[in-house]
Amino acid sequence: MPELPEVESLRRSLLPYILDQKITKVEVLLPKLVSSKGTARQESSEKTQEFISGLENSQIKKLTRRAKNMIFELDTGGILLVHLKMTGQLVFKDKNHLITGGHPIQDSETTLPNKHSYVIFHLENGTLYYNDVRKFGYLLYFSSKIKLDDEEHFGDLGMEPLEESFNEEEFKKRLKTKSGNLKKLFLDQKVVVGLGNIYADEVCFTAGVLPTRNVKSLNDKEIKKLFHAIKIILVKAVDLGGSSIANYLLGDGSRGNYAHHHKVYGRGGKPCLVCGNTLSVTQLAGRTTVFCTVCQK
DNA sequence: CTTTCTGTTAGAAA
DNA sequence: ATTTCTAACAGAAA
Repeated sequence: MPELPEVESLRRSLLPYILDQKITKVEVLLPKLVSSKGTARQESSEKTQEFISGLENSQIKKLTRRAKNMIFELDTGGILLVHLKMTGQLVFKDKNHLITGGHPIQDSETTLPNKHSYVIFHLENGTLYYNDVRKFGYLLYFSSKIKLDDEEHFGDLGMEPLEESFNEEEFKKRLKTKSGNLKKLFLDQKVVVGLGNIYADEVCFTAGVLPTRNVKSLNDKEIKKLFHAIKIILVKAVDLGGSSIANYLLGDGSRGNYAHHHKVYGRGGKPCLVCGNTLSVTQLAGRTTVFCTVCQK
């Protein structure tokens, strides 16, 4: 499910519960998820063994994020990389608490593991479940950070919008090297990371720029508005714990609330909340895209 | 019942 | 080189 705000919210919510915990045992119930990323994955017993033995008996020292990837850094120098893709979920359960994140499923608060729990990490004080209804996600083990860099896993990724280094000049510079429509630019992660279908549309609306616009046609004022919209929207979404649905919970038991702030996502055909004009729907870069032809130019 | 849609992205096809 | 399409899969909605 997650775009940057959801992954970041999940990271923050898990942090206090898993930091400094030792992984005592790892169960892999769907081996292809730990073998590689991409389509047509084959399960590999070698990879599975490497994954399990690499992680067992190590301690989680850091939990960080790059784009929509979650990165567990271990005391051994090893790295666990998790990408939730569409429906991945990391849920931590201990005797007293249950923290869920990612794409929620009906009974995740009461029953764990459930039929979609495919990788299970037993920690000293609880259990971390990786659930994934559509099985698109992946969990990869690297024996070192060097190894992770070598494989160029994050090769083409663009700027991190929540970092200090995300500045207007650099954003403009990178954007100017691109062509094609704005929606595509936001979805492909090469200039700026973290936007998905929801936030791409929300950013375009807030900036007052049509997602159909060719990047080449944007003037400096529009680029500035887009830059600020990205920052404002992502910061606010993280503040509110992300946009998920149903029983998405944060570490303190509160719920992600940004979905109530969506102006265009999921509202095609309904009146624009600002001007009342009927919101348009089209396909762009293969994804449903919603916008207001009055508020966006 | 069938068909369509869905928060992602790698890799193939064009 | 660059852009678009499809596959990976399951389930909810229409």
